[in-house]
Amino acid sequence: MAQPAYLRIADNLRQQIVDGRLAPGDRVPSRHQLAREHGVSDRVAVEAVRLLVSEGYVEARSGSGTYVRQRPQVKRLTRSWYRQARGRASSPFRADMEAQGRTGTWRSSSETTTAPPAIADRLHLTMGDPVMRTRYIFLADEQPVMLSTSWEPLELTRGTPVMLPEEGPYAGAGVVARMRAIEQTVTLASEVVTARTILADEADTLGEPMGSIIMVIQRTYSGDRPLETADIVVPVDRYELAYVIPVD
Amino acid sequence: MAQPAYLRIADNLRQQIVDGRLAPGDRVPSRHQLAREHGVSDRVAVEAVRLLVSEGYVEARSGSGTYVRQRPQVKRLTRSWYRQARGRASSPFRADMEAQGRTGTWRSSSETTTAPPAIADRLHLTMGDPVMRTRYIFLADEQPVMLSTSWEPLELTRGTPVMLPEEGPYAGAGVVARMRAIEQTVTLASEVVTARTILADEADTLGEPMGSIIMVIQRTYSGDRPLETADIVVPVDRYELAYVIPVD
DNA sequence: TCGAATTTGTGCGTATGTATC
DNA sequence: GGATACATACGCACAAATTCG
Repeated sequence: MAQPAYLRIADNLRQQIVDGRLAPGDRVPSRHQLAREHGVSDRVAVEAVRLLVSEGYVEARSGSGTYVRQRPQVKRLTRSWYRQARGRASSPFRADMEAQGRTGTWRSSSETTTAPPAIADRLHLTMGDPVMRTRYIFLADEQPVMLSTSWEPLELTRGTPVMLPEEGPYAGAGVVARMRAIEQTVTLASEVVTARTILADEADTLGEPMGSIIMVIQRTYSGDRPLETADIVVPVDRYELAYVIPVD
Repeated sequence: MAQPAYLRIADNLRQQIVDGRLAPGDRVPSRHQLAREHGVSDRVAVEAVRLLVSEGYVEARSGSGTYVRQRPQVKRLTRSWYRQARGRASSPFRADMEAQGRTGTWRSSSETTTAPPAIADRLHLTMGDPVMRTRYIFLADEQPVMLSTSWEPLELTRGTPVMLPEEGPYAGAGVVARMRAIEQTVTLASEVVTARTILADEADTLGEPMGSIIMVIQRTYSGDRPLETADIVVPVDRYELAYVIPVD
């Protein structure tokens, strides 16, 4: 037997998916059907389908069936700053979405808390210092596509109109504009990029399957000192990150 | 049974690994032992260990046993350009390694070929145009840590001393210096970052386990036109990418 | 050098649990 | 509530790699 049975079945299905005989959203034949069609046991069909799940071709919904995933087109997120003259767009995210002909919006909630060690380090604070933490869910055409958690030192913003990032006169204006409003000039954004598998709650809010890969951007805005830092969660099947670096 | 048995066993082992009761290099109990200890079947222990392997906690050596992996410390790759005055270091990679107190070297091999569609697009060529393709294996202290495949348009370099990137007077000098030698000025580096799971041959040369995650940097050096493009493969358990972006 | 024991990898037939429709 | 589908578990078998006497 040159090919194991479960690989043969997987190849068969993969072929049907890539050449369109099985379209996104279609239900893949159930294990019983697959097993009978190929004259093998249930267990072999399980392994075949498991392989396709791990490859991201299909998504298994318990009790319902296994469905062909539609791979969203990968869009580009421009991470450089002197990019577009931002025009009407009041935020980097909205500008990126406008460039793609989509409407970018977000939901957020803020609360005061204390800085965990990693965040204290990034903001040049001491662990336990008070910070404003804001969680964002970014939506493109109403669909959640990106997550972010932002931290700002309360010693900077307490008592000012920009203390709550998404309320008051500067709501939705972006970090740079808000900081300028309290006489802090942002001169630098540092972005540290890593990647990992998605967490359960992230998968849940983003509608991504478990096991999918996300990139994490640790972004820090600085002037004379770090002013804000954020962890931005970006699913790789939705976005790629574009950086432009001047040479010399 | 709230938790499936294989998850319970995996959690148990993972806990022992993170709190040090199982140290890097230690052998994890064999699946027979695990099955007996937890009162489950052989097959369940297999699934538990398979999960830990896919998470990168352990490494299974067929015929020998399953061992706790030591996670290399994550190092930072500085992707900005006006970073360090590069000093003696003749290349970005070597400079990064020197900054970490390690010696950076590489192996490479070049060959002429024709541009596949994606590469032609990045170099503003037509599919099938002749290009010089060079594959690199980057070593830190003799250990393979990074891969790269570079493409250059042969219409630019053919007949010049820099046609072969790693031979002749400009061997190892880096793309910017080599292009300057043929009167081409690099003014911009564009880097598009994505991530995916590692491929079998990549895992093999990098000594990474299958299933681990890598970032891919599609880097293009441009002047008046695209001069060189490369796919750089970076394992996330070894490196994070740092970009610095001027604001305003 | 050889072979036996151990260990992981893989394949598969079957049974039961549980979510969905 | 019943039928269907996926998830998990058990038991068995054998191949390949490794270890060690």
